[in-house]
Amino acid sequence: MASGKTPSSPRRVTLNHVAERAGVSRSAASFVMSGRTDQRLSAEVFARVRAAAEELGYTPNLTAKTLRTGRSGTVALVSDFVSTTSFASTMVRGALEELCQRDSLLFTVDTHGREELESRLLDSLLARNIDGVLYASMFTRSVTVPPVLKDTPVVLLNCLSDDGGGISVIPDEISAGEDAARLLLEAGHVRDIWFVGSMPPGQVGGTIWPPWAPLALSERREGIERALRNAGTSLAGSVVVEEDWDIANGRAAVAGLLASGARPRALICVNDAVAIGAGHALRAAGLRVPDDVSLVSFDGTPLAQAGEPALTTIALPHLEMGRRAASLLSDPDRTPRRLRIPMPVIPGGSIAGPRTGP
Amino acid sequence: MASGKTPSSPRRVTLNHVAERAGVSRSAASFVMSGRTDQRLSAEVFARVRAAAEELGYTPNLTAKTLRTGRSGTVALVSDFVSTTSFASTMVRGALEELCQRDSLLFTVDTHGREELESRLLDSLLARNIDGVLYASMFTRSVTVPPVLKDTPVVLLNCLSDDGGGISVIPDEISAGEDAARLLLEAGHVRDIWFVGSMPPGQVGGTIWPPWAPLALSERREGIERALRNAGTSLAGSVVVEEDWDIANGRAAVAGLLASGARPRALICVNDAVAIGAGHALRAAGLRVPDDVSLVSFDGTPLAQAGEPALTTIALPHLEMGRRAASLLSDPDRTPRRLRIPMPVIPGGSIAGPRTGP
DNA sequence: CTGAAAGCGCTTACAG
DNA sequence: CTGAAAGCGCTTACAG
Repeated sequence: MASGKTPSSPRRVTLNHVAERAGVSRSAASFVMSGRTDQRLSAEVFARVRAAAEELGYTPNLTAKTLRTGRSGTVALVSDFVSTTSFASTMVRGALEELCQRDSLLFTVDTHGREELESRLLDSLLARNIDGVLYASMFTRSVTVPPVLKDTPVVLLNCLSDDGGGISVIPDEISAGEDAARLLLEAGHVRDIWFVGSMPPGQVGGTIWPPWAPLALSERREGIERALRNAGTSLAGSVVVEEDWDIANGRAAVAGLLASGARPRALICVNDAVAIGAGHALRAAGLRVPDDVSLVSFDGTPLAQAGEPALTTIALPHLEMGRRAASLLSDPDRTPRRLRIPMPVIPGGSIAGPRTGP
Repeated sequence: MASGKTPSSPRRVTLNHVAERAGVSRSAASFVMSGRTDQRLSAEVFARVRAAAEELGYTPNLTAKTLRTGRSGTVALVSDFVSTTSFASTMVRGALEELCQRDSLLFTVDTHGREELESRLLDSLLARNIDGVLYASMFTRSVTVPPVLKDTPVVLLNCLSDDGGGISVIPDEISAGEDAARLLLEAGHVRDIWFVGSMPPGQVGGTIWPPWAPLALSERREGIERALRNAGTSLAGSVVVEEDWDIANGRAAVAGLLASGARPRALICVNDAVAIGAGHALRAAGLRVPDDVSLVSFDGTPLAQAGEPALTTIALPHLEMGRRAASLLSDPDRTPRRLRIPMPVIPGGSIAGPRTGP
């Protein structure tokens, strides 16, 4: 009662208040606040409006602006599991960095690969006038972009559209495969090089979502085989990893290989977890890394540092992918294309030359 | 020209269209669409409006609704690094699961601990009428909630407000510390139990953001020391880990301990990475885990599985924390309180009884 | 150079 | 039970 003028829920200050205070029309205030110089407003009006806005602590209501203009300054990352899984969350960081510079905000939703959920979330997002969609997948694969997005700018992040269209940002897995093979070749390996990570017969994906075939597998192998062929050699063989590419299954796969009597000199593992498991199996068999067997893997996860020695691994360029995808979202050029982002080699201590002798 | 009626940018269908088609007023259509039964509309009107909406494929414009009602059905996760760092991203998953059930969408922003960036992002979020904020930190610590949020529902996720107020959801680190000690006590350990992970003198945080003191360190130690005291014993000592709690520094710390002549029977490591490094140092010294030295750690990250044997670790309950925080955001009861979420033990093979003999 | 007016698509008292 | 009207806070032709 005493202090009087402080309402319990203080009305937000609007453009009306600013115009009133500055003694100009609402239009003039609007032009100043949105920085439009094409209206030939006097410098003095500019200054007055700016000052009034400052004094009143004006912040424009973006909901109103969105309703009027149809643009919200927001973007959605729609993915299967990206935003909530540690594996690929660095892509979110890249996207966020880029969007922050563009003053755009990011919605994140995970659909868990469920169509009805995806459809509901997309409706909800579209009803909020999002300006674009980053359609992402946790691992590189082919996807179907929902038709409801046909009038919205979309960039595919870590996936390819099954209709061959769209703008995609994916890792350059083929070159990564070549690099893996080249690292071994340069160390002097020619024979007894095995690949660890084939799918069991009849299986295309892992247990999380069996029908999703990872592009990484086919393309990494393609690169590996090409590089070996160019060097006049080839893989000694390929080891199946059951179920998922995790430590336990990697260990079992390599234990099986060794039990079969094979004597590998180098293993190219489909990912870091399998390579860690491979390391365990080798040690259990009395073999040392890299003296007896060299190891190289893919993904560049923190697991690679847990190996002893640290694994030489070829990293998924998640940060750069996220950045590029977000930046392409605001590119006016919408012609379908695929950007392959290079995968950097992260050197470890798991590669040495082949032992001479038996 | 032939097909005629398909405009290139098809106007979204609005409530007006629905009302017109159903032959009712806009109000009636609105009441039906928002499911308000308190207007005693006839069942027939309900059916007609529903049918019209269905036929036209009506989806309400939520921007308009937000402008009118002031509620947007969106929430923001504002954190230092949570949404883009693999370590704590599971909290996002928990929040998302809960929000999805409430038909709420999530904005994620990372402030990198920079105040001016946080302030800009918060303004941008508030200008979009977000309904609430999950104010989160990557690791458990004390924070200052920005005053600009005073009129917005806030839940602190993995942090505590330095003014003692607010609603917080944090891991129960003290009990976790007790559990770690108890696991060793139950295995028969009484003496030569060391803690690995103290801060160097004069340092309160890691290198990412030095002034941020992790609550985990003080509370885990508190729990450990209490449990040991209750069992009539105490730590043999505490080992400083330089810089960050990573594998390399953990290895160096334990190598130093062994070089000093200490003969630990059990190590309680401040996190999994340090424990992995500890394992390397032990092996290098010819000591076996768990036969010669038992290991227990905290966090429950995938790294724990990379150990050989797998580490027994006490996990951060990130998923549950995210869920609870999101659920508290819509709780009308805003009285300040702290929820301590239990940290589950993830059994590994790194604990055994103390060796008898010297 | 400025100002009155329409309209983005909703919700919600209010009068009938 | 229904309908005409106001208004949320902006932007933007358009007339002066």
